[in-house]
Amino acid sequence: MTSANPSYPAAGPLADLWSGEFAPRQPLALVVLPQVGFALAHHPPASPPGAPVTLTVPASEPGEAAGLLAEIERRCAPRWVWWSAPTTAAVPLAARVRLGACWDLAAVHRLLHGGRRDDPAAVWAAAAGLPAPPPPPRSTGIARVAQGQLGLWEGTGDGPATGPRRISAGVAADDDGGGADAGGAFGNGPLAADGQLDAGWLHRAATPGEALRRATSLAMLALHTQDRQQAALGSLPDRRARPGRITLAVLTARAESAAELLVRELERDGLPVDRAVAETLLGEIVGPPPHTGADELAARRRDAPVLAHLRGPVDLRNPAAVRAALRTVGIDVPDTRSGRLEPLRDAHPAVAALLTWRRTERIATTYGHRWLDTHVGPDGRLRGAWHASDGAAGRMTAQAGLHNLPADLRVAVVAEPGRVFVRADLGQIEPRVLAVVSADPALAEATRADDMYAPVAVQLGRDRPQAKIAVLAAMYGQTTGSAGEALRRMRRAYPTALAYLDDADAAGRAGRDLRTYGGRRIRLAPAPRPPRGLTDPAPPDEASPVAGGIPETARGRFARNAVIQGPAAELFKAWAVTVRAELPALDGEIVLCLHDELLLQVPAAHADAAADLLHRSLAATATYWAAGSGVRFVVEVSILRRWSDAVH
DNA sequence: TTCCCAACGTA
DNA sequence: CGTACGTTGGGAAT
Repeated sequence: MTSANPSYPAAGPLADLWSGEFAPRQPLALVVLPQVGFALAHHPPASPPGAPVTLTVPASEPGEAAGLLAEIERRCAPRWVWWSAPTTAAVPLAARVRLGACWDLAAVHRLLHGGRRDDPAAVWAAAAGLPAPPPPPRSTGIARVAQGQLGLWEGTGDGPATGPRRISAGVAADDDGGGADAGGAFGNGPLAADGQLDAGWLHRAATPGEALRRATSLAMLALHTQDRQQAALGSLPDRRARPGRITLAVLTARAESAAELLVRELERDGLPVDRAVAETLLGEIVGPPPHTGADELAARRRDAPVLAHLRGPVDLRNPAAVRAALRTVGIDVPDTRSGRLEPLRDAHPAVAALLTWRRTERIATTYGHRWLDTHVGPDGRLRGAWHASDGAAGRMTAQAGLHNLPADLRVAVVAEPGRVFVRADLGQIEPRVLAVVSADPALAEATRADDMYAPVAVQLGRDRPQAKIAVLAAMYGQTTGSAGEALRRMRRAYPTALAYLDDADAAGRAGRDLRTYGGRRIRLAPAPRPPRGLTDPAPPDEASPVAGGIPETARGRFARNAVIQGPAAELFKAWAVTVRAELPALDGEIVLCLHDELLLQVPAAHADAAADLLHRSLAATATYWAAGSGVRFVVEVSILRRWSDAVH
């Protein structure tokens, strides 16, 4: 706790907050102005509708702000509502203050509406039923953050950064008074005449005090936006719905919001890597780290064994040149991929030499000494940027090689002294997810087995490998006809599951948008062009990833995959954030998320408790996520000193 | 400088 | 069987 003033909570503005009115997990909107303070808005159950209560809390030191937020977290346990985690949660994250439950308006907006854009103006417009506003101008660095996001205020107190600017019909009043508008009682300060959110309004405040007052308007607007998002999610179809049961889409929104916090923690804390082990390993594979230009040239001598088998100088890094060179020695291939060349390994010594060279070169260029220096900090943590929901299906993504680290390098991922890894891997998550989302009773029955391909094989009258291929062919759309008969039997044995997949396929071909089981919108229709501002050079490409020249069959496979991969990602994240919530009690942390695998680091003494937590969390998550489906999920948990000890 | 491709790593 | 994503070097387009 870094709060400088222990007497503060007893009096002052926050005293109202813990006077007994605040129910746990009640929404509490937060807008943070670093170096200034923060603004809060909440809606006491007793107060009349549309009359939120706001507070401003001055705190010039980030540590003081973080301490106060920690105190609110401890005493009120709210559901924090913010426009976006990267900006708003930066202060508590830097102070290692853990906030539990949140509602990330940007993340929920992407869930509800798809697409990539999630700046406050776009989020508000969608929640208010307004047309999408013109995209913020493209810029870079700090300017980009300040333009697109609320919660950063960089004013110095000696005047507005840009002069006060009237927008539209001059309704961007600086006070909180004003007439009715699309939003209701929160005042029209940040809203223009057309109801759109003016994202620059906060930053144009003349003084820190004025900025803090404006922040309360944005906190009220956040609260209102949350309300609308929750209503929209609550009205989505939910097969599990029962009176009094929260709909899955709302639960997904909560999990996706928490996942945004989780990835900020992953970025902050990184993955433990033993640098000495990594350097030794790299030395064996690619040689010593290059310190000089001469060393770089020496590295190119790795080419020699391959070139010895070919005529003349060949640029091995240029696939076209490699293909041409191979043709001169009698190897004629349409491309030079390893899968293509592997069968020809013995046809000419150049092929084997090339394949060996490729493997080494991959390590040297992508995961070599430079990668180590760039991404592993002095504290032995590998750090990269994360997205909590990315791409078509809303999977987590990570940079710096965190998601595509070659298996050979995993020996260098070593738990720190006194601590161990606890690794958990969801088994056969995709076919199990298919059983849930399609509500196929026969497939659900198969999930009762630890290895569900075994009962499927019995059902199909085929062996296990054939059964597995049939399931995968159904889920992802086969193009080569090797699974024909097995697939026909699959269709007869599991008609409900196959119909679900066929529907998705048809939607993909027709360009109809889909929703995942958890409510995420998958854009398949060509996006309408956003209104173009007069000065905007070109709007960023917001077209759906599968629009345009991609053939129908590919769009069908894409959609087929998205309705499985998407819900699998939603289940995974719901599980992960449940684990996260309980880990502080064990002094543990999540250090890696890998689509169906969680890697924890915990004190050795708590390893068994962490393993138990992973099992219990999955059971708890599946209970609501797969309610009524009869589908069983399985997780394999192991306790390890190094990641490579994992059984695969 | 920006964008696309080929190739290959992970799930 | 297929899908997803990140990273690299090379080359073409700008």
